[in-house]
Amino acid sequence: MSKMPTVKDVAERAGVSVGTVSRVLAGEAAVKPSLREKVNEAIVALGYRPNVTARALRTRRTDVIGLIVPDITNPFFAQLAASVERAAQDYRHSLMLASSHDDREAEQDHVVAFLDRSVRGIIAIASSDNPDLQLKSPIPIISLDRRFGAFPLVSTNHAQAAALIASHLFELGHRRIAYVAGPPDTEAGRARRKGFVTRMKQLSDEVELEVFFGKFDYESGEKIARDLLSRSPQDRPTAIAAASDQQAIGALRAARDLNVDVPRELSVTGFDDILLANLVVPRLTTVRQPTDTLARRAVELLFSQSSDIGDEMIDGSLIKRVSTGPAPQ
Amino acid sequence: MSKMPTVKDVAERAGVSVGTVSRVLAGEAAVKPSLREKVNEAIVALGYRPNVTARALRTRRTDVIGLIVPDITNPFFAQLAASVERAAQDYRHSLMLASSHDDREAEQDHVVAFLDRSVRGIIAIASSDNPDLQLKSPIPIISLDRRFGAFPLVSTNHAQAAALIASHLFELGHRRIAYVAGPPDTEAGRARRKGFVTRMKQLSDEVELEVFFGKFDYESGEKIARDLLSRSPQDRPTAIAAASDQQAIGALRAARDLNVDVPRELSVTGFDDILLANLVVPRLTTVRQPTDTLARRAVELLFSQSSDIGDEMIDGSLIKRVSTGPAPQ
DNA sequence: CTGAAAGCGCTTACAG
DNA sequence: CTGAAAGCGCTTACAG
Repeated sequence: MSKMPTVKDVAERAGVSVGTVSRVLAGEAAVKPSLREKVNEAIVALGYRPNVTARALRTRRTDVIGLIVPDITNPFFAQLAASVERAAQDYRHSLMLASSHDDREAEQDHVVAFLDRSVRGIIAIASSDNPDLQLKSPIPIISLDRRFGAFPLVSTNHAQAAALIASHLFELGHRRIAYVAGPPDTEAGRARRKGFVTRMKQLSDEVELEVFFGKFDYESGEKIARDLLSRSPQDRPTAIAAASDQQAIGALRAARDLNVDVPRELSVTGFDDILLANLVVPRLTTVRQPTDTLARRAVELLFSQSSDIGDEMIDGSLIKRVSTGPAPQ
Repeated sequence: MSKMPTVKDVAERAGVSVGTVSRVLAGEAAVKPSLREKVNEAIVALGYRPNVTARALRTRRTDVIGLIVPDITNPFFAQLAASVERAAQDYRHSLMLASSHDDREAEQDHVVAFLDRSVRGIIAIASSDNPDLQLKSPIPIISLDRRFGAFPLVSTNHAQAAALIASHLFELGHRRIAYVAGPPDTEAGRARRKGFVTRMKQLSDEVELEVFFGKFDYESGEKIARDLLSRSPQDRPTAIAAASDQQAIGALRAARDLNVDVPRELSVTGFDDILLANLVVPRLTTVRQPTDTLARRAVELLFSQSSDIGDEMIDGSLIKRVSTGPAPQ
């Protein structure tokens, strides 16, 4: 393979200095049009492509964004990652992806690795709260969905969204309800639970509300629902509200296995609106997180020069499907 | 922020030349132990971390691998991506992720972008066949799961795996079978169909086998199954074998909507064994693709110096669950 | 507006 | 085994 052409080759061919080549590359106005044209011709003639590594060494920045997710296999994070990649593209940036596998140490190692590679900014979906995290970073770091360290967070308004579900269930007449919460060591888990419980209490103090804690995954939902549904019919809840679609889908499976009809005998709700929510049987009533908006905002903040970036919350919206119905008598 | 220390700072503090620092960094044996020690002390004292960009500029290689997927939101690709990331980690490499959204042009743009960033190697899951793709690359490119251009492919032995399903269905007594194929413009789609059909013909020429073509997604499976199941019971197949789990899950949903009992009235099989396959109702009989092995092999090949890299196929394995049963009378 | 030159932080022949 | 020096391909003050 013949060597790639450099600014020097372009300069020679165009009969200008490398400085001038660099200036037209940068799109600087201050270049005489005739020279600019010659340079551009030389660029296409040679098939010149800037060496981004050399550029990065000089400018100390690259056109890549680092994204840390707990687990790309989780459909919600996959959706978020897809949205972040699209948003990054809009800024002509590439995406570096790292999975923490819910391991804090791995999370921090990935930050360091990203810093070493001088990424332009880091977006992190944290595995769990870690307010003590002390991390000096020369580049912006934004938390997405779940707060990383003490960095500014872009997320759905979890409390508001969870309250939507509470109202929906209440209106359907449910008065014996189980809430399957997310891990209490995540802000998202706490905010959703609080939003749900608060709204429910507000609506009436007659509601029997039980709260159970699990992880955000299928298994937690299935297990908790299984326990609940093996109670005698008059003792069990008429609705299970879960803190994630995955938990809700687990609950649906448990109901199926135990021959509990959804939604006739039991209503089930999720949170996230992953693709799957609309595919399971019965289709899941849930709350939609605006992943595209969240992702776009996160990368916008990365590029905003502003020094006082605060948290941003975006409202979720109720998606009524068929896993919820009137409370049984 | 105080400036990051460089080799020069380390050299000064250790009382050696930068060349020597670089040599101990490279782990070269040819450094006097006493000096090596001094250098190492200086490194920790200063908290020195090599500038990977400068290193990349000199050596023309980075420690990142580029991965191109059609859509990270597809659970099978997400699993594959997770496996690739893990394998890359084992080689201390980071992962750059790009989605092609089934767009060939985007696919090629991503390759170019990766090349610009001098990644160490590229792993590509192609959106569709493109044997005419002419692409000069100074770095290794490996196709994973679906062939990209004419680059060597690491994949499951699609034909063998599909034959496993054919045998399973035949043994259960099914003689009226519909095969929902993947896109004929993908090697994977063709190989699976061929493997299935060939084995079935081999088993008996009494089997009524209909083949339908779709995409690999939920919608295709649902639509095709819906058409099939709206026929009169004696005209419809007793088994639907799909070329992907997503298609099969779509088929399951159609069966549910049309009140066709699986597996009593209809057997359904998938392909991939995504996490979801074990979560749907009823749990899906499918064939497992060894994603970890596939991914590991692909990155191994990236690092293998060998110049004659050929295709590699890895066998799949039948996972019997409850979406298949004896053919109805 | 443009050129000549320094310098980003490394690695690696080249001498010795 | 080690040091001095060149050079990877850019960008950007500095002069003019």
